[in-house]
Amino acid sequence: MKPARDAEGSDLIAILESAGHKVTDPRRIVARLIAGRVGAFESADLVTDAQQRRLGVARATVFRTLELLVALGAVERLDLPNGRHSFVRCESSRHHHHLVCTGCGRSVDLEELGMATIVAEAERRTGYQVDRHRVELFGLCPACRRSRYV
Amino acid sequence: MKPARDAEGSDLIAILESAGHKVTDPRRIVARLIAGRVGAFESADLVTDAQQRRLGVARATVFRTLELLVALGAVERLDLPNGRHSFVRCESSRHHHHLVCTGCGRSVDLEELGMATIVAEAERRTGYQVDRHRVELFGLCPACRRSRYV
DNA sequence: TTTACTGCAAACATTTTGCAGATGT
DNA sequence: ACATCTGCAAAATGTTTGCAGTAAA
Repeated sequence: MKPARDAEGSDLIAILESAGHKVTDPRRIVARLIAGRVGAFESADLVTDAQQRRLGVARATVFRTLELLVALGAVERLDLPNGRHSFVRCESSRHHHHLVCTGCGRSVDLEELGMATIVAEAERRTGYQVDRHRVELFGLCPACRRSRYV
Repeated sequence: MKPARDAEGSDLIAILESAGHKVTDPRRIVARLIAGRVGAFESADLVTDAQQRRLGVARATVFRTLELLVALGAVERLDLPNGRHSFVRCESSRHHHHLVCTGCGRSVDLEELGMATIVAEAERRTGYQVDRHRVELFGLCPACRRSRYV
């Protein structure tokens, strides 16, 4: 069963906490900003969110918190087709990939896509030993398809 | 049959030329620098190559040439596991993916990996319409495996 | 001869860092 | 108390741009 959407970002905070990091107000704020975003976002989005809402969180803190969350696997850094990079909240901490809507940026996690077969085939063909892969899928989400968005 | 390695970069030049771009000395130099690289390289690599060898090619020209080659599909921009971006020469202009050695950076093109199945599965699960994907595989090439490199 | 290209330096965007002071545990 | 964290501003990166001159077609 899918957990209810956590608009407070308390799940992110829980992840930080259980990894032994301090729970501070700035981190709570950044977590809430991330939780309040739909889909993929850029670091600059969080920075301007914080500035516009006068939350008093410094740019450096946004970056530092993101870095931490990426290291903990709670957020993943990815690269959009337009060449910009962005971040997405990961619903799962297991290995997975993202499918990102090129219309609204909404992202879904995909687990167990069957990459093992593809990786094995790549190894067979090349003699390389593959130990890591990155898969990013892009397209329109159902809502954006309906509204013919983009 | 596989073409011999083109250390002059003349195949890149041919691509530029046939796309209607002018063939200039700076572009020839950049093409040669790319051809002289093994595997993935960063823009800064080419810039310092050019500077150290006193080739008189400006940083901007390196970037502009790379941009052009990426647009023509002769080079692809990709993102390494370490978070840096780099470029790789594409052997094929068809849709393909790269498998990059995390030891030496050497890269091979992989065509027809069977992503269609995975894409279809992702669409079925999510209702998204996938129209683009990015797959990057990382691991050790045979030579680096043998030398236990990295 | 016309348009595309180049070098240069400055501008720009993005991310990182050093450090003194604040804060969680 | 003590280590971690924060804001700030500066620095470091990485990439793009404006422009006057140059060269390819």
